[in-house]
Amino acid sequence: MDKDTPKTEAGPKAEAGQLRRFEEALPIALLRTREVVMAKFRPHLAEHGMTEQQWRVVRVVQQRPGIDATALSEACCILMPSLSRMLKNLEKDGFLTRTKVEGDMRRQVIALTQQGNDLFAKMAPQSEAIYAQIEEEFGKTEMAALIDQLQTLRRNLK
Amino acid sequence: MDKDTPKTEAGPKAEAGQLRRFEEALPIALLRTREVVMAKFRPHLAEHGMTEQQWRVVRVVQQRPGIDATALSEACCILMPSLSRMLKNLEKDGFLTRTKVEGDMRRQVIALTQQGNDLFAKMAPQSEAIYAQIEEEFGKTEMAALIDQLQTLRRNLK
DNA sequence: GTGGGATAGATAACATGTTATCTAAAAATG
DNA sequence: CATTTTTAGATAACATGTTATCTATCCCAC
Repeated sequence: MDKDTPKTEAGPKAEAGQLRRFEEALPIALLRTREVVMAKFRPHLAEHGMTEQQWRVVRVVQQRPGIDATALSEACCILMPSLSRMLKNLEKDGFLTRTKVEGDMRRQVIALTQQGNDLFAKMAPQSEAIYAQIEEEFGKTEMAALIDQLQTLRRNLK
Repeated sequence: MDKDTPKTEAGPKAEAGQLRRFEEALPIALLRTREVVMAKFRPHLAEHGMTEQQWRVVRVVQQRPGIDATALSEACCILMPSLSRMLKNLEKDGFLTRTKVEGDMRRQVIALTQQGNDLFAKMAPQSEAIYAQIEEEFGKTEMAALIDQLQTLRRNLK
């Protein structure tokens, strides 16, 4: 082992019999891409004291006020245990309300408060602007095609 | 029946001032797709008591024994604070070793133990099989194209 | 050499991810 | 109806994600 071997790894082609090169695997490609995209949004989110997941919840509730927790979980791609904690905190912080449903005492419906709507109104335009910039950098057509391919993959695997 | 989404033909811009339909946004598309893909691997991972992230680490260290923590972090897409904890546990459980580097006492190099290599040898074939099945279900060509597009997006945004 | 910055990694604190389990209420079944 | 099963949501326990900070070392200009 010579000292000071930089990151120069073995080379683009791995040994036979090994797993495909890690960087070429689909799961890591999805992860890395998401990371690069989200990095564009993070300063904006931090500026408003929102986590990425909290902003997802606010967006969906804004679009679908009265949604119940189960549907929200599915829509946001956040599992119920995480969502339960988040809703408790978002309610405590005054961004949304949870209301028991008459006729099914298990369910609760969720809606934004005035404060929640204000937050959305403040954040949404800038969020859109960032998204538009990403579209421009990557190409609107290519981006639409990519989203379409992702959806197709999901359909084929489900 | 599903809770369904409003089936208005209106499209993403049904209401002025709203964000694009949440389901059409790229970040959520990447998240959902990753979720569907990883679901295929989860039973296999659980069977061997590995988390998804632990398996990522084992794979990369197997491919690049002697890698240091910083490079491993970048290769696995796991931030250092998470990786520090994971390495401590993986070392405690006997899967890998951390060795101080002669000549730079800040760095440490990481390698699999016999137990770590055995684990890799046991898991790798099945992991490959699952990946091959996903490729078959989606189409090998389409999958390669998708990975390529993801990489292009990354390059364009970076 | 020495002080100041840069780098590798660890730790803290809090939020979320994941699996398993729990409770209560609704639905289905007999 | 009573029993069972299913469903909605909450909680527990542990792993990881994220940002900020800390320590120790290295590097470099002076």
